[in-house]
Amino acid sequence: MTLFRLGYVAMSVNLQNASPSQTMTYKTFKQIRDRDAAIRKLERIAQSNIHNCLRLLKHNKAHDMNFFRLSSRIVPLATHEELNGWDYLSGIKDDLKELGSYAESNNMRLDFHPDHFVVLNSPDEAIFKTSMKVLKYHYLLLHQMGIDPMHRCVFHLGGRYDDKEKSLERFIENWSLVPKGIQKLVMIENDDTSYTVENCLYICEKLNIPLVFDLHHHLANHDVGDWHVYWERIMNTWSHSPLPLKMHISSPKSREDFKSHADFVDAEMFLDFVKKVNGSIEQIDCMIEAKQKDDALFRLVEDLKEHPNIIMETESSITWKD
DNA sequence: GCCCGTCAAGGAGTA
DNA sequence: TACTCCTTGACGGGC
Repeated sequence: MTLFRLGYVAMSVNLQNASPSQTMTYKTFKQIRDRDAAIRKLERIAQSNIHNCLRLLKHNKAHDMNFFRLSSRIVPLATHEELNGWDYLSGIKDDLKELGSYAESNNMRLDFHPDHFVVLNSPDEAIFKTSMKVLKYHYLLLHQMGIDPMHRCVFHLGGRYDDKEKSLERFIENWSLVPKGIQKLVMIENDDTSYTVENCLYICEKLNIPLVFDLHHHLANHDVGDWHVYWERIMNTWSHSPLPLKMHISSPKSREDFKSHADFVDAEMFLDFVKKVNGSIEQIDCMIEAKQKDDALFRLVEDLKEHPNIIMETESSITWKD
């Protein structure tokens, strides 16, 4: 029997004034004449974001949600080249420690999804270096939180550059330039335009990286439509991970706008997945990527409860009974 | 207080 | 080659 644990992304539609991603753009930063004052403002924003992350975790705990993606925008402008030399951690160490301790003591799984500007297979050295900087930022946040950085950042393989095969090989070449500590962070996800599950498996199996299977992306972009033919291989990419297999669940907004995320998740689609993989592995952590964030999770749970084969193990985890 | 343009990034897609 | 769009939540100017 497989335990399916549900989680959601970055922010809650239920908590008021709890944004974990307040920001200041570089344009605004530049307009503040006193640079020290501007940096102090950035630090106050970062502290507020971390404080709101903690509020979110407490909200999650109240609903048995132990799986959560943190916003990558906790510290605004942390990786901006004009702020090189700014020790952005110094003012937030205690806040990060408190956040990490809360997560650890409540046995919560936290991770990140840096945005699509992390491009490891870029032929442009400057873009590769910026990508490293962004990953290092995530590494340092986790380190300060006291969380083992192993398999905590998921992102895509990168650009196609008019030649997918060459670009896949360039990912492998560039991987050797990634510091070992940063390599440990990485999980790879199939995307909806360029790299399919098959492409990702090629890389993940070669470089020993866990594959985060995104069902919605697979439906939009695949080599073989039936994802189940890949399932054994997907599971195997997780065999050396200290964490349970993770995947992404979302539904298309509409037939016309297929790639966009809908407000909620189609329970039938999810149930079909559950039925197919049940028993294949001990636990699967399913990240709900829907516009209505935690409300989408709550609604999915309500829909699942109706099903005769579903057993609610907690308020946000289920098993399937034949 | 609401509306909507702007911000920030790299790549894909289109003309 | 040059442009728009994609994505995201928040900012901030205009009314």
